[in-house]
Amino acid sequence: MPEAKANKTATEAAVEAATEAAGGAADEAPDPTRPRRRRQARGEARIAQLLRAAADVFCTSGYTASSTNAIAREAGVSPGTLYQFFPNKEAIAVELGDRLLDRWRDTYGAAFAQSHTELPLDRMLDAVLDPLIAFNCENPAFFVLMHGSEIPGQITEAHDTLHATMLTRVESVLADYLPDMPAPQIHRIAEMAFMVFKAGLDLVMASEGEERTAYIQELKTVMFRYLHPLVGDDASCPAPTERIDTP
Amino acid sequence: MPEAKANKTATEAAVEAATEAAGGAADEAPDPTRPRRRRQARGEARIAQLLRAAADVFCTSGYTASSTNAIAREAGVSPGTLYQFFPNKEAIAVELGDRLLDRWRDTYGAAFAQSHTELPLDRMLDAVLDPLIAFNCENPAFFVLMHGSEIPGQITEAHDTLHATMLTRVESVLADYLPDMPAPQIHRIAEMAFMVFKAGLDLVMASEGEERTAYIQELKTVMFRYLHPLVGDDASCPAPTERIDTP
DNA sequence: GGCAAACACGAGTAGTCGCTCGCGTTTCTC
DNA sequence: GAGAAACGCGAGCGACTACTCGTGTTTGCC
Repeated sequence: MPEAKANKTATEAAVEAATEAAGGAADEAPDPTRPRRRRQARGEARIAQLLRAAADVFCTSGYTASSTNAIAREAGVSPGTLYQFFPNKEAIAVELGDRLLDRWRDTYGAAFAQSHTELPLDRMLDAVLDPLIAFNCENPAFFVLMHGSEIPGQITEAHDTLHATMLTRVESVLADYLPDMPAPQIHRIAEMAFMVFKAGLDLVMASEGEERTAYIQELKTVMFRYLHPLVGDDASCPAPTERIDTP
Repeated sequence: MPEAKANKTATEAAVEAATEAAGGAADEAPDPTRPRRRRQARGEARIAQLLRAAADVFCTSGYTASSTNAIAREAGVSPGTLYQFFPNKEAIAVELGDRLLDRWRDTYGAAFAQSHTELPLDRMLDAVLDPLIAFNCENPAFFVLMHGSEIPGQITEAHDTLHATMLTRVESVLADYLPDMPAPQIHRIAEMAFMVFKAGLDLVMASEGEERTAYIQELKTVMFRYLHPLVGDDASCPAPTERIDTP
């Protein structure tokens, strides 16, 4: 027990059970003293079902306002069944967050990998932003869990780590373009670009169809105009005026 | 009773009591059948005290996670005393929101009034944004109540109205500059500028001292670069490159 | 087939929250 | 000074929450 948390009885059990629920890589170091049986396929299906239900409920009500009973009801099972697979409410959010986070890391990893090749800024924004926007539109629960202010500590931690990782990535790209700029200012620019993206994403996710497309374009325009003066006046980058009129 | 809400018993009483708590303009149409006595100075002081406490607690915990008992404790009174002045928890947030909203309207009214004179864009941004930023820094509860996702219906309503009003204002300014641009696109630009401001404000409010100053500058830079291509290439507006290096 | 463990249920438990109520104190009005 | 109303208290109520437990069913393994 690395940390000494006094009174929370659930937390310890939560971690191992949630890890087990993940079912993935950490498979088994089968303790011979207790040769436990394997989770059945039915159980995995229930977990997926509960996680889908939780994503729905979290999206419509937020984390704190979502009751475990409501999640169970949405999944069509009893509260007892829910607690067969998750030790507590937080573990549900953590497991859901972890799974989404894994897929998110793949998404943005691929997006940023492309940007290494020296594309003009507008093409680079397309290459980077489009997959990230698509992911968030397909997984609205990700946005809720990552940017909600009412989220349990464990997810907040994971989000902070992720945020720092992505920020570092953006900072190093910026530092490539701007070797003379002091680090704190690069940090601020990266942070601001990030916040602007999130703000625009909010607008994108709140709209649909053609309007959504228009907001995506508008978000790219903001990012383009913000970053264009920073990445130099290469001929590879069109002048900002090209983006003024009808997109 | 203009609306017919069926089962919420508290709502009706809430409105009149909260209005009375406001104590302000709607003073009295003294029903002769029930010549009620006036609120004492002590009571007004308690209300202010409770509202200050509520602002504190809402800021640190958010609305839903703040218990009325916690607010009463923070104010140093008993729960019963709290309910002497507010019919329910929502009414506390509504009253607090209303008072902040009044002051906010003054603030942004004054800010936008100045902008009517045709300043260069960077000066106009200073004139408009500085007071708005200052207000939010001095009243963090305003940000929490207006942009929180877990807020009761009555405040959300008020916020939506405010949002629409400010948006219209921004749209009309933009329409002055861009008479040829279709209305839906002007709407999107205004909405995006608004969201960018909110995002930057988040960053500003999370920092302090010199860092805050730097983020304020960075926020203005984003807004400037976003809007500059839109307001024409007047000599009154400096080229965007002027803002690249050390601010 | 039989046994043990995973799965499933849902009424029930402890705790918290918004809010009330009875009663005592202070202040205003006459 | 007397009556009324505003003010103040805090134990406690009902509703709701996260979570449990005893019991019964399904499944995998020998």
